[in-house]
Amino acid sequence: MSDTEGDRSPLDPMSARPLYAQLADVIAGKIRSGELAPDRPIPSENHLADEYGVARLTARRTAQELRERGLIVTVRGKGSFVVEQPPLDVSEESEIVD
Amino acid sequence: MSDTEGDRSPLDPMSARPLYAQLADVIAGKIRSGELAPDRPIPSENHLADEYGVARLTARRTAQELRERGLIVTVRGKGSFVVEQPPLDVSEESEIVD
Amino acid sequence: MSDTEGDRSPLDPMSARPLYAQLADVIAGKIRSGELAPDRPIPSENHLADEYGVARLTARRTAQELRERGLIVTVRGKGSFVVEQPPLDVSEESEIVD
Amino acid sequence: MSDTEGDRSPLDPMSARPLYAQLADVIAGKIRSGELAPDRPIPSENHLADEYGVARLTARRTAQELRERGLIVTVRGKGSFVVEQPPLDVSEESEIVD
DNA sequence: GTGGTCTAGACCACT
DNA sequence: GTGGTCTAGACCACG
Repeated sequence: MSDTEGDRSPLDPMSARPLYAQLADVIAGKIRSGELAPDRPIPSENHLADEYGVARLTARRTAQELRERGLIVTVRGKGSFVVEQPPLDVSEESEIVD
Repeated sequence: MSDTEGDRSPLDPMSARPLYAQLADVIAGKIRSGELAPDRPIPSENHLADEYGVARLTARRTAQELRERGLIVTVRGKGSFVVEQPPLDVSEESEIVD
Repeated sequence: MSDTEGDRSPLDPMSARPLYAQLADVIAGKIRSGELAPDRPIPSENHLADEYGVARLTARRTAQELRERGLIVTVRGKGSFVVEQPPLDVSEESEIVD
Repeated sequence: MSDTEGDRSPLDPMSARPLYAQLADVIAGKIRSGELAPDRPIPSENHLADEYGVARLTARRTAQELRERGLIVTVRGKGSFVVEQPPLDVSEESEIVD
């Protein structure tokens, strides 16, 4: 293939799937592939918004989606971090924002 | 009814032409006359519905009609915008929301 | 006290408790008191926003809060409805938006 | 002051007067001169930080200073606004966010 | 006419 | 410099 093609966004605004869900899929893929490693932060909400050309609220909604999937935990003022292992049970967590 | 009352709406509910098409004609006229300029937003669906006394769904159908005529493009969460130059042919358009 | 005092909103924008949580408390009180009965709709998001002088997004966040507390269920295009009885278990629900 | 260099910032980091107070003085001057009119918003915290080359927190502290001087009121999610008439006494104010 | 998604940008709390 | 809350207002999907 060429290295000059202009296709650069995995998000399709015309899709029936909401942008936040599409973006959550992208990040989830990077988590499962190991590109985003356990205990390491995912890009900040502002960074995601800039990088993928969405509003900050959409990036925030993406983080909410990933929390609900159990893939990240979010710490106020610090960031959102990849969880160690996809949890089977959430009865141990504490102080996780929602 | 009388023929002297102050009703001055350009829309005729009794016409065989659908209301959405009549309203699309009105907006199209304002676009071609320059009253609605290229790259500028047309009134919102709610605004059109209020201003012309039609249902929201009719205003929505009007926007769809104008998109199909190639006169506007619609951006989710932003509004509908007058295209730069009224196209002569619509057989080439793609990726316009519908 | 007098019967002429002008205090009319139970919400305090200066409080450290978020507006959406304060509003959720107000609605929850009306549910528990029976003012909002089981299987009956709570006021729409737009109505809540108008009545309590908050943005629609804040009213939406209130509904999310009430869903998380298990006090309402939300149906797209219909509204949000008071649940029959505060559930002890949520393993039976289906098609509840979030 | 000197003479020919292009540095034209009204703030002096070497001064014993805190930066936030210096910046508050600058904004207060614009309010009293009418450059910032009553009921109109002052520049956002981000804007002030960029324009005067200070940290976001310094801009925030500036706004707090101006609130304490009774020159602005701050509305969450909207901005900070110049008050109608600069008060001569601040011993009566209440319910101003801080 | 409801709730759902989205844009844009503000201030707030915390690290 | 992060995430959290909030305002304002747009279009979308559904009943």
